[in-house]
Amino acid sequence: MLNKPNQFIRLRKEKLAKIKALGINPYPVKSSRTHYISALLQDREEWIQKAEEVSITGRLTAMRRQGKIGFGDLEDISGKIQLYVAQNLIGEENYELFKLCDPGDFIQATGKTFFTQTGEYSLKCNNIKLLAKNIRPLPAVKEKIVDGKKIRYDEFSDIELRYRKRYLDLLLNPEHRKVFEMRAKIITAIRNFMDYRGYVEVETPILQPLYGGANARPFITHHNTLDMDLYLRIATELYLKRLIVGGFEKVYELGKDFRNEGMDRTHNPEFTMIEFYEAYSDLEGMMDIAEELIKHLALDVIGKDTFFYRHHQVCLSGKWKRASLPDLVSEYMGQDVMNISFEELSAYCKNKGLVIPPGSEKGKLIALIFENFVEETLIQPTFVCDFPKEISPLAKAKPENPFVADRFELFIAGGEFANAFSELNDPLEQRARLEEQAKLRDLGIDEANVVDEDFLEALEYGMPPMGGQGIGIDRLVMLLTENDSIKEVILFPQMKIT
RNA sequence: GGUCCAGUAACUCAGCGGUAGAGUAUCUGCCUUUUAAGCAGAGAGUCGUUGGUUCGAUUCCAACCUGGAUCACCA
Repeated sequence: MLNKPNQFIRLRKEKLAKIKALGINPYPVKSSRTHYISALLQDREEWIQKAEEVSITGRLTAMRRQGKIGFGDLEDISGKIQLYVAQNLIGEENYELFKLCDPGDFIQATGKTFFTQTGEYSLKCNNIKLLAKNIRPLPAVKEKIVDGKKIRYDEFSDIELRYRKRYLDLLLNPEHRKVFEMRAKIITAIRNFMDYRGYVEVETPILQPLYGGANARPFITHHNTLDMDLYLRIATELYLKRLIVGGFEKVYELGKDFRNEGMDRTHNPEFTMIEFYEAYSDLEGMMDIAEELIKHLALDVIGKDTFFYRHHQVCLSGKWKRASLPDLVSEYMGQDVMNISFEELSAYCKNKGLVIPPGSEKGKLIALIFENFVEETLIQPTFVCDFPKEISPLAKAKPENPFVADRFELFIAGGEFANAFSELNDPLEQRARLEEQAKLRDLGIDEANVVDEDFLEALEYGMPPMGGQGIGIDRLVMLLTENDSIKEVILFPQMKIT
């Protein structure tokens, strides 16, 4: 009531002052740990027999004091163990310090392990050292184990708070920390997979004078010294292709892209993507890599092949299906889409309530029908080939059917997981395609590609035939960790300022 | 952007026209093998924000803010 910000912080600051008055530095430089807690938890009988004195460090997560003894739970990255602290063992002065400790403090405990009367394996402390005082109490979460199952009380579960104060979420909800540990393992495994295949990992500019490689609106920023606007990249594609022109044959980049668009369960303004390009490879090669990589991540990193994702049971084992986009759309419509006129198709779309963007031709309409009605039916992994060339400005046309591009997207659980094509390396054709895109921009399609003269010039020097592919990492992690919201797999998702 | 739901103590929630409650957490006291420790006592809230209706609003109404779900848009 008196002192803002709140009573708790005020009280803890008072404790802090008392600790200082005892001549103790609440934030010392030195700490020493002889063992991780997990090490003590193995071969418990042996530890007790050895009676070796150990020092462990970590955060105090609970305290149960009773007079001249007390118990505490100490947790480090590896595990948690109970501390037994008795005044007659650690001495009066040291016990005074213990009384001034709170859950949330970092401490170093020294002693030997033993079993308490109730059979709890614990550290019998002969010394406690404060490593860092907490002055803002952590939310009080308690847990109890019943029949081997952990019941948590007053779980820190407010979704908004979990995202805004992610450190608390990680601290108080171990299963959420686990998601990010899995994410790290997945990303490491992807790098190993690519490196093993002879790909070179590269880093290309995030700040770009022009953006390209995808259909999206960019973020714009400004460089003061150069006095020029720059764009945050929406894709790495055009720079990676320049590297293939430059003589690299296999490159990949795994990093953030930025798209200035709506946010929802599957879109965050900054997200992680891997793109890779391989000279002399083709669509077959790209499908093999996608299938092999994702199966590897599922089986070898996660350890299973079946996932429950977005209300669907998805099995990644077995040879993945392949389908042709026009065939799927024809099947959906009940008539051969290749033999329908633009006018008929247009009427069909309007009848279905689809909004037809200006400048659309037949390919765009077919894609619209696919996106709105067919995608969601592709639950088990499916490579969808033959995307209309019209919506694939950076992909080669298929020789036997120039209406479509030599391109596929991979769909799982109704969502897109990969996008790959035979990269267009005809500089004149590429120029013509980008100029088509420029016309769309003039019609108000903000997401259309811009003409990148430097990229076109690079192509004029010659680029080998190749396969290229992009895989969204966040969505892959969502699938593999069975999370339906992208915010659950991004540590600090974008939130409005409050 | 549309629609629906939510916002009350540090956490999890109840209440709903008469200016607030519980459990946990916190503080004080007792307690040398506890473990969601226990027992006794205490403190703690601009009831998301701003207006309106009313004698009186946390409660009803409106707008706004933040988040979630969903649709639209969008890779």
